[in-house]
Amino acid sequence: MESSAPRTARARVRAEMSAEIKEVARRHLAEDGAAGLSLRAVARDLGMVSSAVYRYFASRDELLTALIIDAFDAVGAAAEQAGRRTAGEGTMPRWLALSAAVRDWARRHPQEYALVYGSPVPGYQAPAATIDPATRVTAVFLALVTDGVAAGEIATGAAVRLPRTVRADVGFIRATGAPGVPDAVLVRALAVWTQLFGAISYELFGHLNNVVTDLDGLFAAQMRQAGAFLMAGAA
Amino acid sequence: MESSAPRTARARVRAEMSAEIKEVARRHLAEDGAAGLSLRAVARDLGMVSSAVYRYFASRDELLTALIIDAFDAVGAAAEQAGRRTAGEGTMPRWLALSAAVRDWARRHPQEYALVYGSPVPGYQAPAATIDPATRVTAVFLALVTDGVAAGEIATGAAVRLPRTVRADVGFIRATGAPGVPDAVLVRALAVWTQLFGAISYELFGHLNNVVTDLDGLFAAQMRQAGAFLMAGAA
DNA sequence: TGTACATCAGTGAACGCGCGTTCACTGATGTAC
DNA sequence: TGTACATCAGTGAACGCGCGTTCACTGATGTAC
Repeated sequence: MESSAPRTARARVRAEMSAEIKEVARRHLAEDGAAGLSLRAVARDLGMVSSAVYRYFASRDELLTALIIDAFDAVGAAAEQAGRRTAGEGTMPRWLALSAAVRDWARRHPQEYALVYGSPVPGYQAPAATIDPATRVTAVFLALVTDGVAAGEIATGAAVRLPRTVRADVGFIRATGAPGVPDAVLVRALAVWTQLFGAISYELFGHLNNVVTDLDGLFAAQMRQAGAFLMAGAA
Repeated sequence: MESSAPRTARARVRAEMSAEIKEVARRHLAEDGAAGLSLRAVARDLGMVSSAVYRYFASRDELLTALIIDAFDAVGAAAEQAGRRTAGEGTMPRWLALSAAVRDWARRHPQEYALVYGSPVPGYQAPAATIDPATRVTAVFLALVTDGVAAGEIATGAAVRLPRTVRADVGFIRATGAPGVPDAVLVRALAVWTQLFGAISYELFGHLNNVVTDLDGLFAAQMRQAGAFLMAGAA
């Protein structure tokens, strides 16, 4: 994070230009995907010469990184907003709001979703700076689960039999953002979470074409079911 | 599908050459991804001139299509083999074998998995010829569900409340490969199915790095849970 | 408030590269009689 | 079994293209005194 309020006029213009480059790059992403993202094409669209872009991003990969961070931040913000909107409510409405927010964002920005949750860009190594923004969405989910357990809304259910290694992994997740949530609930939570992204990817990447017509309805039904499963270990 | 046994020697050599091109292309895929797949690079690796490849594939996209079909066929074959191996058994062992087979294949061929279940290749429109091979995996799953219901192993559970449009979609799925399976079970089945691909993608695309260490153990636990949910509407 | 210097944004040309695809061709392999 | 012709695989050169990145430069904007 840089200081949010640029002092000088030059710095302000610079920030605006940076944003504009990313904006155009996002449009290109939407048409040609990450692998087809080209600094030259972006520069062309902005009416500048390609080398000028290097004043703002040191390389193509750095621009890509900026887009990835922005994408994670955007889903994260959407999730957090849904979280705030349903702050006082129960586990189910909170979960439905969160899952819908993630899906809506994904549908509105399919290539950005693909960028962060689809196949990795070949030859690109995500730097450490992308980790923090990536955890924002997950944090909203874990908070919801934690609250649900604390409020007694989420039933623990029968204890699950897990290998020691898996118990350790689950313990790590509990330690990072889900205090007091028992193993059984966390395993269900993980299932529900991967189901969410599985459902979105399945829909967005075209595997439901010619099979399902009411995508909204099916998604809603799936998420209601998933919420019930999360809460009670049953649907 | 072409005739499986090439008559003439020329046809045999041609088929071998075709296979060799795809083999090399698959290797390139594994390194550079679909967007980086280049006819020239493949030709170079085979010691031939780039234009010679056009004797076998009319364009880069046609080669990509062949790879996609092969990939779908490969997961399909792996799934069918798991299905045959567990043919007489119950729903749970069949499901565990199927899900493990799909995951194993995906881990052994990550770029091919990405090619068919990851982000779509920008600018590439999958032709109709890819649809049939794509349904093979799903067919194995639906057979398992159908058998489980017929054998009384899968409980229907409480009837679900679904919009008419979703009921129609579910009815279409039932008609194509799951005769006699009630709505409630089919909706659970869809959830379990998307969870499978969500879990594989999450793992393969790196979202569990630095979070989960025992990927095998977690996957197995998740799939046991998913199987129980499929069978009883609970875990 | 005015001047001298430093910083920075953007230019334009160039580097070396790889790509998909076409085309006229050579020579080997198959087919028909 | 042998010859004449058709088919086909692979060659090599060329087309036009776009890419990332570097570099010496011009001119405008900021900063220090």
